[in-house]
Amino acid sequence: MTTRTAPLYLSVADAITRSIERGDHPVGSLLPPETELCQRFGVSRHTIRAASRRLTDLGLIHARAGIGTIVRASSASPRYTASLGSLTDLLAFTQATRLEILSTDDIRAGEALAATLRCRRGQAWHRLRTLRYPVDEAQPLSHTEIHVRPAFRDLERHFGNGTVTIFSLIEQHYGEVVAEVLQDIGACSVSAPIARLLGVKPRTAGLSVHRHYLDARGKPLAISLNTFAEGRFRLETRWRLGWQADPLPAGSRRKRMPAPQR
Amino acid sequence: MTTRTAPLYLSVADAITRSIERGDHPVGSLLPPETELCQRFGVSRHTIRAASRRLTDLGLIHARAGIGTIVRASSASPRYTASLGSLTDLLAFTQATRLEILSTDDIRAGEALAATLRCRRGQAWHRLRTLRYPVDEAQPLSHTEIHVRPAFRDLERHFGNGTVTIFSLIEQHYGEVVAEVLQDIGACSVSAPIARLLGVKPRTAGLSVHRHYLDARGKPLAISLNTFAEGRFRLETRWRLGWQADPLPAGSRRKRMPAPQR
DNA sequence: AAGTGGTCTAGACCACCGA
DNA sequence: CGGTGGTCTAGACCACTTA
Repeated sequence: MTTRTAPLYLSVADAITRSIERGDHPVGSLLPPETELCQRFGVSRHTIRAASRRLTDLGLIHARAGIGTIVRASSASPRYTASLGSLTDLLAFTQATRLEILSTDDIRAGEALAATLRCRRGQAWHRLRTLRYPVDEAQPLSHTEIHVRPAFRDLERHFGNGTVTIFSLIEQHYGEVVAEVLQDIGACSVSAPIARLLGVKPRTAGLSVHRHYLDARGKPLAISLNTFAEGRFRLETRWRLGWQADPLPAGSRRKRMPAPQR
Repeated sequence: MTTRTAPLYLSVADAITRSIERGDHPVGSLLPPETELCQRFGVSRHTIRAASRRLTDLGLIHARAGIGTIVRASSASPRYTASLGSLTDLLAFTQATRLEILSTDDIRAGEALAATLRCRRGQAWHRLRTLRYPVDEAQPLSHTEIHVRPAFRDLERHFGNGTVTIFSLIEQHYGEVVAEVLQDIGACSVSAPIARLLGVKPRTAGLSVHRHYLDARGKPLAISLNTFAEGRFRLETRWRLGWQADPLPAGSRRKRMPAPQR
């Protein structure tokens, strides 16, 4: 246990945390100015700022120059988070794959498709029907129907025969960045036409994975509807306990992100 | 456009980042001591430490008192992370559910089960066969086979008739904390006995979700094997782009370079 | 014992915000 | 304008690791 005396700034952070939890500083209100906290705790401003940084990391407060320090939450609660090195990891392919385009067309979303894609009825999409194969295998891994913005229509010209993903092509050739991915997983029966393409019997069990690739404003860049045959694919996610803050909702100005420049 | 000059510590952080990316400091090697960096950049130690904190947040370095600052990665790459407020969110139940215990027994893992549970053959487990129902519905949501450590055998005594989860009972009554959850998803055909319990026809499509609940040392507390009938369940995950560091694996000591470069 | 990062003080100037 | 948090300096002591 805590035999060692904790650093001063942690004690201060703890005291402020308890003060917030007790309700002394309701959510939305301002914490006392740092100079006042210095006097109250009898420590230097540096120590107060170290404590403040900790509370910021915990998601309890949000300091803003010229305004003050706003209380964001009344208690620090543990969170489980999962992390991916890249979007390719989301696909969870243990080996390299290649994408084969079966056909492309321009469509407008009918009622059913609009519900699946979560868009308006009549929304225009450029659709690519594809099969994904493990490299060096004749048996496809999945049937994937990709819907992209009409503006990305000439995307397929950039498909090599290599191991590519849609989102990487969009990021490379259109300067868009995938800021968010919404993934939706369910079970499905593989329909007859898709079963034929996948080389399985109709009505066998399949994994249905929908992925919405969104830009920074939350607008969809591409939406893929994947169907995996039973046994050819498992999706693994590792959730770790931590105390990282919930990200601020988009639109609220965050600290300057100094241009990841790459 | 950037008329504004960036803060000093960010410039320093950028310079060190480029230096690492250039290969001046290979992964595993030590960065120069902070005092030396002060001289090199002509700034105070506080500024160096602010830069160092940024690189730590980006996952590039790992500073350890008495040792030095170890380079963890050669480039800051964006990461996609998903976050949960609680483990219950992992279950993604939009409504409250109740758990019905069908039977319990003590078993030892055979070959097949050991592979599924990722444990040794012959490993002892206490098994609970259960059905999960949405509150106020007669149709079960899923068939769930829960394997817990034999030490948790009298767990079922604590089951109320309420809306409980296994891990919350373990956390409450045995003082263990779920530090990590490994979730594995695939498609499956629903076997005849389970189909009967779920009220669907045998061999229809189902969603197979395995969850390993691990303690802080990575030892399994409980492992649940869930089978959801088609259409009764979808699992949604939202991944956001960020620059947070990959968490260090639990208990890992960073290895030293044979020839530490300095 | 020497050197590392971790903590802390006292003081200063700045950009930003609201009145 | 006055007050806020953001940044920066110069100096100090500590706990820790390695030898």
